[in-house]
Order: sequence, then C-alpha cells, then structure tokens
Amino acid sequence: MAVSKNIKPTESELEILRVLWDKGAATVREVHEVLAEHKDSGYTTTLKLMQIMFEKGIVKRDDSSKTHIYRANISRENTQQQFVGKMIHSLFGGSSTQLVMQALGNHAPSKEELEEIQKMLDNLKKQ
Amino acid sequence: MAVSKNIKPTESELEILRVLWDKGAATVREVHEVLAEHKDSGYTTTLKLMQIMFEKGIVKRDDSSKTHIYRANISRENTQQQFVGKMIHSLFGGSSTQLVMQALGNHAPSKEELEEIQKMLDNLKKQ
DNA sequence: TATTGCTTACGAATAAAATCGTACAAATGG
DNA sequence: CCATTTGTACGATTTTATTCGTAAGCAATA
Repeated sequence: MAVSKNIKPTESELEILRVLWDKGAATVREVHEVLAEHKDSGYTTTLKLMQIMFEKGIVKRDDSSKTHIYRANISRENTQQQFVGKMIHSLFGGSSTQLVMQALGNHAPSKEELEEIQKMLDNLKKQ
Repeated sequence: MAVSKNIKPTESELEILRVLWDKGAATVREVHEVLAEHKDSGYTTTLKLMQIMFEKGIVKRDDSSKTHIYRANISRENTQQQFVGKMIHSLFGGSSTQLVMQALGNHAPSKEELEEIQKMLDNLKKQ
C-alpha cells in the first residue's frame, strides 16, 4: 500500500496539478500558458508557485537541462480521495450517501454515466 | 427560488457554520465550546471570526440581550451545492459521475443507504 | 561579439485568514 | 457596594497564500 502523503494543495496549487496530471509532464511555460487562458497572473507567479510546490514535495522535476520539466508527485486519485473525505466530514456529517445524492441531484449525469454508476452500485450491493 | 448568495466560507467559518446548522442557534461560547474539543484556539478568536461572519452576512444575530445569539444565514444545502460544484470542476474535470464513484468507492455506505441511492438513480433514469 | 529572448532564483510586497491582547460594560454574588 | 466573572469590541500581530520585480545565466542569432 502506498504511503499517503498528508499534503493539502492550495487552490492555486490545484490548478497547476490539474495541468500536470493532464499532460503528464510540463515546463513552467506550458503550465503557465494553460493557466493564462483563465487567469491573468504573470509568468513568474506560476514559476514561484511551482518552485514552492517542489520544496513541499508536491511535484518533482528534472533539472538536467536548463528548462526544467515538472511532474506531479501526488496522484490525482489520492488527492481526490483526500478532498472528498474531508468534504464528507465537514459538510455532510460523515455521510457519503448525502454527498452522492447532492452530486446526482444538482449535476445529473448522462444515461451512459448513470449505467456506470448502476454497475458500481450493483457491485457494492453484492458485498 | 431563493437567491443564492455567492459566499465562500473559509475553513474556520465552515467549522462554525457546522455548529450553527446543528444547533440552530447558539452563543459564541456554545460554539467555542464545541470547537474547543478538537481545536485549541482561544475564545476571542471564535468571537472575532463570528463577528467577521456577521459583517459578511454569513450569520445573523440577535443582540437584544447582552449575550448575542447567532444563527446561520446561509443554508447547509446551498453551501454543500457550492462546494460540490466547485470540487467537481476542479478535481473531477466536470464529471459528477467521477465524484460519485470516488465517494462510493472509498466510503461505501450501508445497505439501506445503497437502497436510497438506488431510488434516486431509478428516478433519474426515468427522465 | 553584442543584443535579444527565455530561463531560473529569490527577496519583497500584498492580500487574506486566523489568532490574540486589552479595554471596557454589564451582570453576579459575596 | 466592591470584586469577580462573562460578555463584546476592536486594533494589532502572526501566519499563510499569492503576486511580482529584478538579477543573472545561457543560448540563439543578427
């Protein structure tokens, strides 16, 4: 079992992680370019954030060439799990069911996705 | 339809809201007592936070007697919705299904709750 | 080679959140 | 009636997160 790092990325760090999870690996510039579509902070801001994330161990990097290449060092799944867990605790009184109902109620998925959920539900019922 | 306030409580504010949602109404001391079970900041910190929340309109209060009585001014449901929505966007690429699966996978509910979810699912399928 | 552009490093400013100390008013109770 | 307790108000400090300016290295190229 993987050792779970108890690191809680901030809002901005999450945005960066999303890009890294998506691309697998990226330079600061590549990350910044993506962020810049929706946000208007400068290049050095993104750089600084990624440097801080490196110090915290949230990302790793290959600095063998001048332009460093970054990768996420915590998994998307783990992070999701951590946030979902926290949310269930802090907003749903510990009931995952409440969260699920809330999510389904306000963000109804497509037919196909409903089937996917149905499968998972069937599986859980068998146990 | 209720006007949705676009207010995003901070971490600490959420803790206080939880107590207020739970109790319906409470004094600063009552809130603080609950928080103190798991946290060790002082009484005036809780007081200050609740005063700030009042200024922001997150809570309302009855100050007709010396000891003020506070109530939440934003609903649990609304706040849940806001956080869930944000989370779906920021961590699940917009897919509520992914969130649901994650929640079910890591925090499996009881048989009864599974049935509840099943009902909801059936309903959604009909539409 | 000098200029230009792109890179990292890093200190510092700014902003936002959380914490606390102190003052002072009202109630309490000896 | 005085001392103690319990409450609010509020400025100031501390902590954490975000943002940016500037310096300096290196590489391509005019």
